[in-house]
Amino acid sequence: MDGMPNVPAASALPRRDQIRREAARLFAARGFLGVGVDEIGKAVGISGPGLYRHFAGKDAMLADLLIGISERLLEEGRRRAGGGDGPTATLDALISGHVDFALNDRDLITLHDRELLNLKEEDRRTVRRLQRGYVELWVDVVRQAHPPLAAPIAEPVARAAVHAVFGLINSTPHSLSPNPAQGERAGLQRDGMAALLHTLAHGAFAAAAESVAADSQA
Amino acid sequence: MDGMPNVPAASALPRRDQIRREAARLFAARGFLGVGVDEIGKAVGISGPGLYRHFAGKDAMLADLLIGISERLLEEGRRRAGGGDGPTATLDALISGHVDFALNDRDLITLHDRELLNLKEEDRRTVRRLQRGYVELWVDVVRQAHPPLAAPIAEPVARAAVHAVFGLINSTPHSLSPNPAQGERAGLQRDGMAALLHTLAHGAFAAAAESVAADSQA
DNA sequence: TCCTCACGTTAATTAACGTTAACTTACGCG
DNA sequence: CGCGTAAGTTAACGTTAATTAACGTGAGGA
Repeated sequence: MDGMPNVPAASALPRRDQIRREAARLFAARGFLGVGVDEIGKAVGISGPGLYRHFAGKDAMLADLLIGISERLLEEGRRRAGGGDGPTATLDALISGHVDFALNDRDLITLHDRELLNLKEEDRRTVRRLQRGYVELWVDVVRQAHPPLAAPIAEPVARAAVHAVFGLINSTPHSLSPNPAQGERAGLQRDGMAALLHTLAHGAFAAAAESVAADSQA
Repeated sequence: MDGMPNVPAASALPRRDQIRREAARLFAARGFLGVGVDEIGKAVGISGPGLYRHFAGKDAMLADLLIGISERLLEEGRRRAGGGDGPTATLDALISGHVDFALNDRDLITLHDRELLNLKEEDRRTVRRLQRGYVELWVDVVRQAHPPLAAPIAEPVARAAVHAVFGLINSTPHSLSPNPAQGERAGLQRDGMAALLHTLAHGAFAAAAESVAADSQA
């Protein structure tokens, strides 16, 4: 055993990845419980129970998607936080990274905070642990970049602000036009939206810091 | 007919309202499709099909909740927008109103942008029409309060910023501790959270306006 | 050549769920 | 008193959905 002659590792992933992509799209469009396995199968060209050769079940597909996005967010966040630049540049990098996720993996970002309920207890704990680590990363960087938030008293404020900014950035699925194929009608183009989200996030953090600074003067 | 002798109007509503509240709680906790009618029935002390004396079906309950919250948001928004104060004060009032909704009717705010899919076409159109009106209201006020956003070119920016700020404010369900019963552990208290969300929203809009103003200088 | 194993297929199983039917009970009112 | 109706109850129906069983096929490697 262990000769792995078959399945050249370049053909095992595609089908699994194809299922991942279509499942994410369908779950985001109609909800985990609103999509049947037959439908997912049809979207990838096989039918129904054939999916069970690639995933242990429907639950396992959702778990794979949510754990995957959570891991990638945390990993990329850590990579950007370790850049050695100043706190302001680091926060910029974190924001850009999260905005990229929100714009590139819209379906997954949607699922990420919408379908957590439908995970089995163990998987939910895993996702929450990853999310918690990601939030901690942000809280640390935000407090370094905005000194007034570094006060011990301001920790809950920084944490709540981080959650709120996630909500802000993750709102893109609701406001970005679904298919900017050819027209200029409706909404911003991708880069404009990225720049705007970046600006809004920064403005929100700055306002929180100012507000805390003003309070501590009183 | 028409004498309405029975059902003194003070006992017909409570049961219906009780169903509304419990259904909202359960739908928010486990999703519309994840909750069975028996469960809703048990939560209000009757069992299963008894609900059909008060609502035409499970769909009708969700529709009632979503249309209700959308109407109340729009109505209250219009009330606050018509206050006759300056644009800045009006925007403040809109923000405060939405923050109050997010903090007081957490379940409904959650459902509002999570369960739209599970409405029948007609109800979905109704909710979307109300939502659109609410967004328009905000966009107008934001552009008056922040002159750089009043430029025709900046309209999509203002609209996207409004959506993003909704995402920001509506993120509270994720970050507010579920039951601030007695302890001071974890998170901000209600008023602190309200003040913070207000500050963050304002900072985001201000940053958007500044950014647009700087762009038009170039 | 033949064995094996990855990858599918269709049919069967089982459970859950929304809804309807049939029947009961309490009560306001002519 | 006796009727009608609001508000429940339990049992039954029909559908749908996830999962499993049983079976087929085609490509490598010994």
